[in-house]
Amino acid sequence: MLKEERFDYILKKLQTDHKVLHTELSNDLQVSEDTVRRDLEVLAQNGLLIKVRGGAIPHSPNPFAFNERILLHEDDKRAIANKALSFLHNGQTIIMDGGTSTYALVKLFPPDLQLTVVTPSVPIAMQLMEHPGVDVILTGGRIFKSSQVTSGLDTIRMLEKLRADICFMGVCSLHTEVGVTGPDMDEAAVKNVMVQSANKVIALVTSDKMGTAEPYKVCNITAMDTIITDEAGLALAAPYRQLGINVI
Amino acid sequence: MLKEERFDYILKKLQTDHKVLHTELSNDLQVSEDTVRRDLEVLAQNGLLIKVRGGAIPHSPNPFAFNERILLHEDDKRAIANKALSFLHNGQTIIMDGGTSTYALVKLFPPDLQLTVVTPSVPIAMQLMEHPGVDVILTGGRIFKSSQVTSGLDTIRMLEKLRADICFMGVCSLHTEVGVTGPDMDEAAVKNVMVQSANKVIALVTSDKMGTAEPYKVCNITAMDTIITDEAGLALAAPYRQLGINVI
DNA sequence: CATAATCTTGCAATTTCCTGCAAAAATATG
DNA sequence: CATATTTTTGCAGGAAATTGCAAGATTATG
Repeated sequence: MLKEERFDYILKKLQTDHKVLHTELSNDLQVSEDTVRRDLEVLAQNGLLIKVRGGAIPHSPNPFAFNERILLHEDDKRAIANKALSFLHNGQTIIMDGGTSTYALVKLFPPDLQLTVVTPSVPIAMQLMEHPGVDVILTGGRIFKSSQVTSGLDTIRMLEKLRADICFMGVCSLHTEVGVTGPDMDEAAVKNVMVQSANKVIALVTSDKMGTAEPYKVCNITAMDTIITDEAGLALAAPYRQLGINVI
Repeated sequence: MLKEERFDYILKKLQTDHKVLHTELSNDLQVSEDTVRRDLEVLAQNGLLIKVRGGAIPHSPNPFAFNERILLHEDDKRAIANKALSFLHNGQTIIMDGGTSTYALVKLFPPDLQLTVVTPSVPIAMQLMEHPGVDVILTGGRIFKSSQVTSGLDTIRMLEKLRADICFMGVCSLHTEVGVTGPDMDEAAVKNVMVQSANKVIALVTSDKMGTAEPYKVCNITAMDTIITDEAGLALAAPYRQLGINVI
């Protein structure tokens, strides 16, 4: 039995049953549960399913869908968001980029905070509508379903007119030489305008994104004033500090 | 039974019953009440429901009116939405105004429908993001928390550039002489532009709104091509028909 | 205020997960 | 063809998560 045959079987079963269990698969495929576990690991890394305790469930096309929001292990992100909170003060105007890290941040906004938040992210806008002290401005444009942000010329034009105190950027990839990069051209263009429209840019980034790069460039790494990450003590942070960037 | 399956079950039950009880869930899912309690705890932390003594209730995205209004006249709105569906065809560009009637309509979109929908409403955009065949364009601007729509100059400018096949308007008040009116100046201005940017205007309106008026004028009643209501047979509809408006 | 229901907390039993390791299989190399 | 290298697989243990239970605190209700 080839590994690929097992993959095939697992994905088919997932489609029909809407779940798979280690125990069942181990029995069906006549391999140990450890092998099943490793198979699911691979499939999960390729975004074909979601690992959960005891087995796996299908990957929903919507990253903010009910099931999945629960599964994003948000510990790191909550830690990052907590550090970011100290930068917020009443009366500021904030650009809040899309992404799960920034989403975690707005969820932690204290109830008495008074801000104006400009964002292209629909879930962030939705979340902040509940907050009595926050004025929400949504940038217009076509919605990217995968990341749930607006994008395009209209988005860019609204951001260009703006002068914000801080931009919180949910960065995709950081690299000391390549700079800030993302997987989509339009989104990268939008992020670029965000950086230019804010007095201070703070990147929220989990440590696994540091030192990586993607096809489309957002800006140079020196455009970042502060990088907030979960592993600021690592050697990983040193090169950024040498460039004069505050890494927390 | 995976934990995630329980989550799924709880959220589904919550959607249909508008409440869940520890005792019921414990029985349905064949786990102890403590486990149910812990499940509800997790779901509550992710903002998917509100824990209350004895069980949980759905999470209302904001303390203001929108989500409470969804439940108001639910049946009437679904009836109206069903009539509206017949106007939709693949390939059209639709302006979808905010409001609970239009929200009910997009919830009924058949899965194979192919449309471009332009809307100022955040909940409608959120809903349509899950629809594979619909391109969603969100108009930018400041968010009105009470009605969850964007408003202001940016919204108007994006709508002005547009030419849509149909505008579905969630009208606040209709009156044969005063015309279409609303309670807010900015929103009225936005609605006015919507009317001008569409070839055909269809008003979705519960019968209790007909013959009433509010402070700010949107447009003349003759700008409506069709009015869809729950009580089209009433004498209420006659004066509109005399003006050449199709009342269904 | 008394009673019953519900909630919180701590704990122990069970299951599942992760890590390192070694044997077996497959592949590459001389 | 023989040998070296890599990949895959199963196993053992300790770590971590899940679950149900019990005791005491809290809240609703007549």
